[in-house]
Amino acid sequence: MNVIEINKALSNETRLKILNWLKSPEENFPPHKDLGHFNDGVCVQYIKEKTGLSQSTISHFLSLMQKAGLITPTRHGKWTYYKRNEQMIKSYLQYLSKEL
Amino acid sequence: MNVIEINKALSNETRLKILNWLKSPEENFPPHKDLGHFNDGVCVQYIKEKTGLSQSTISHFLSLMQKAGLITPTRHGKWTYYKRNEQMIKSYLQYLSKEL
DNA sequence: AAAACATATCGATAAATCTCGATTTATAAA
DNA sequence: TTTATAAATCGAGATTTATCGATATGTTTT
Repeated sequence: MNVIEINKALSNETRLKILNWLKSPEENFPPHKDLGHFNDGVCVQYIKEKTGLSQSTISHFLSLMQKAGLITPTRHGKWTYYKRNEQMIKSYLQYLSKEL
Repeated sequence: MNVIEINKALSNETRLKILNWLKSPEENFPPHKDLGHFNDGVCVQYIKEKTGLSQSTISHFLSLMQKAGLITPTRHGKWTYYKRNEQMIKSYLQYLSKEL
């Protein structure tokens, strides 16, 4: 776990929002047409639409968050779904509580 | 409390270290010649020496951390002492634990 | 009042981040 | 096998951050 990398990932309004939206996808995104669930998270397209930023920017943001370990991608056909990595988030919070 | 501002302040190795050193000044810094205690924290000079960075950079870093609310300055004569703002740090951790 | 010292601010350059549109890659549909 | 769609990567300009030396400000000592 790289705390600085995580803090950087969390130093942006949009990325914080994305992480928050992913806590309850059913409340924040329309249902996926192919899958009937959010088990693997939400596709890039929906996240892009909700933020209003460009596809490349969102892809980049998700990549940053993934490298920091905050989210995990799963590929289903041509879609990539991203979901929160609760284990990493928990470890991060525990670390901060101790070390900060 | 501005979470993004705080996260930015915590996105740098040196600044994280400073915040950590300030948890136990007696273990990390020499005693102040004028005061016999660390009640108001540590002077800029000592922090500068411990990091090896320039005076202006350290002053700038401390200013960033202060604006984020993480530390508090106290002036004693020509020295400025900085100490942790435990209340803000606690609020920040509580916020993260809930909202992240 | 002048000199010395600690800190803050200014100005500048290099590096990193933000954001976009264009292109490429991977997969699915026709 | 061509076409369409989703996502990733590339290249670039604008903005922000890192870092320094020089200068300014405030305080103390001489």
